[in-house]
Amino acid sequence: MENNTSYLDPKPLILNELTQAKELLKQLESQLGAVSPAGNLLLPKILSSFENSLSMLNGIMSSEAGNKPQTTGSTESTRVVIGNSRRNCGSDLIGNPSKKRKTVQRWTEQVRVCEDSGLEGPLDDGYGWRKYGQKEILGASHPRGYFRCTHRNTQGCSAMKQVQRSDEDPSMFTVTYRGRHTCVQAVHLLPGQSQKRSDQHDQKRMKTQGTIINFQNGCHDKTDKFSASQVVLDSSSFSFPSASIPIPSIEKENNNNNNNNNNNFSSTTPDNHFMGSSFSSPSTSESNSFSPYRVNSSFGEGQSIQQTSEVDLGEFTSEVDLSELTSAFDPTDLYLDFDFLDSLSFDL
DNA sequence: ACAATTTGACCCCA
DNA sequence: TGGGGTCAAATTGT
Repeated sequence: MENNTSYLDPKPLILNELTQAKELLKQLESQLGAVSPAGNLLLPKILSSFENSLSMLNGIMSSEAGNKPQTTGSTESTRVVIGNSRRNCGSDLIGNPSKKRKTVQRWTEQVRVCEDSGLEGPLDDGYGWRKYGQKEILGASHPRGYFRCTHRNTQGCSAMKQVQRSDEDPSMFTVTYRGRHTCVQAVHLLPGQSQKRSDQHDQKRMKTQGTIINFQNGCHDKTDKFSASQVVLDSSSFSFPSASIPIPSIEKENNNNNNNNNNNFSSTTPDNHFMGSSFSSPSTSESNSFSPYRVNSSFGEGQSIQQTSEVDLGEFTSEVDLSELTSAFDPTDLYLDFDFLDSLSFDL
């Protein structure tokens, strides 16, 4: 928190630049969009990305002004980060009869899903998840779902995730990942490779409109986080079942960095999962009040993802705007996005 | 029949 | 002590 604004705060400048870029895009849209189908398709997405990034930046700035913790400008995200503040001092839960919580890497994503798009849940991360619990959370109008890797028993994979629908924006889901995948399915996920894990996956495809990733640093001290570098990405694609958005490529890159306590994240920082070029939803499904887990077919408009992760001291947040989705997508978009991300990384 | 989900109870910890 | 996380039996789905 305090480590990001010790000198000149670049946020106002960033805000200004984003606003300017947004306006220019609007102009471009009006001129190019009229004659180019591609323009009609891409420009709204790009615009949406700018809007999202502006919104996030505003949220960050306002929250800083208010001296309250926040991660992405979303009201939901403030709860997200709570994460490892509590306990996590115990032994490994996996393989240990003790019910003490384990100290695991943890990061959160916020996923926006357009209700009328037919989607019921956040992005699929290509992993198989099995729901093991659901609980009403105090102060939240929607229950939180608890998932663990399908291969927990067979391969001892300790990856878990929690999914909760946002109170204020029902189309937004907060997904918190805990632990990394050690199962074969994770190993087989190649960088940038679309996860064709299952037949169901093929039907769960979507096109993202834009991606905004917020790389934030944090300290164990809850009051000492949110120095961050924010990256704005262009589009990427998803297909998802349950809420999870790992990025296989990143995951592999960081597999050997379990104890990575870097405070400055790059695009490859989030240790374990992070957005892949596409997501497919596994078997998880949510019941009644909150049905984010079972996702079918393609995405509709207005989907976005915000991600916040904590890796020991670090915290990572990103947002992916999935609005204006169309039936097809080009996986290469994602790579462009991340290259873009690398080049745009800056501290907030 | 097997796998996945639901859901109430239990446990841990701030 | 109570909220959050997990367990596990019952239920539901394939």
